[in-house]
Amino acid sequence: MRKINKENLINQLKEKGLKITPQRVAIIDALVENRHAHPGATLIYNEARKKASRVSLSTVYATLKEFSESGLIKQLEFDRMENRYDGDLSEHINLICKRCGTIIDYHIPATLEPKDIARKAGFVVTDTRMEFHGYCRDCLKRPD
Amino acid sequence: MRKINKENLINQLKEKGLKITPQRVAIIDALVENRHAHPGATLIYNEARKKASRVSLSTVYATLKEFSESGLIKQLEFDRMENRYDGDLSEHINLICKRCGTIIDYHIPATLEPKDIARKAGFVVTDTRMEFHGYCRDCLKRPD
DNA sequence: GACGCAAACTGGAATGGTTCCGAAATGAGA
DNA sequence: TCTCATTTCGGAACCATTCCAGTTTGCGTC
Repeated sequence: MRKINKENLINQLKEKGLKITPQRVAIIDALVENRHAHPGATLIYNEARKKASRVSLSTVYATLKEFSESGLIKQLEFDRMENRYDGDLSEHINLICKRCGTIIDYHIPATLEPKDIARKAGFVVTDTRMEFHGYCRDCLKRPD
Repeated sequence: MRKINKENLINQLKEKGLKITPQRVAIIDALVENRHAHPGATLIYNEARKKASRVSLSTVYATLKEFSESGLIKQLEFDRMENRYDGDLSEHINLICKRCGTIIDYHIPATLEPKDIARKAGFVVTDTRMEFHGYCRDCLKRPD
């Protein structure tokens, strides 16, 4: 079970010693409710405001950054679009429509060629992106 | 052979009916010479200026956009870093250092687990990104 | 329940990469 | 050489995101 849900996220905050604030809860609600839409900061901001409590955009950004750095959610980065957030931490491919920006999660049956799967999903692939982020050998040696 | 080289790129421009201008040639030179560094727009701008001819930053952006939309090079998009450009169009993983921004190309021996390779390269993976970009079923139906 | 403090929040200003725009220059086919 | 669509220019505009200084607040402790 790696999809976000509310209690789970809140427990993780506690474990990490992060405070449970109404703003964070509102943001979590927005994330959980829009999990299939891979929401961006603006959508989350608007949703969180509806949930009553006062939230500022700065807080939304700070919180999403905090959450993704803590590994609670995953940040998807783009060029001309806002960043989007993904609560599904399992290994999967994001099929991203260049025209409408829709993001479809596609889980990989280990044996199949990802490109074939995409083709079967009726999605025309024009560009693939495989990136592993982390720390290179040199930076690991270097203090701080 | 899928790594960029100068004549090849120039031929592709001709084939696509794009004009060969001194600015474009200077940009191509910069791309070819820095192919291992996965240069960003600013680096390319500075290199291209050294190559004598007048070039503006707008032109660099327009040209890189043109090239990546035409599939001559690949645009790597980031959140807080400039976009970077990759002349290697073959399927490979980009190992991206979170601290210094270095990007290492890692070609995938089909049978191995990408994560293991990364580990063997002395690169600590904290985040994986697999994305296929293209057009979703709905957008394919829709005119324009 | 009250206290104290580090953590979190605010909103407005600043940042910085990228795009846009109207005008001027130019490559390349006729 | 002529012509015109394409390309370039530079400066302004854009916009997602970050920063900052001051204020508020969650929560462990008494």
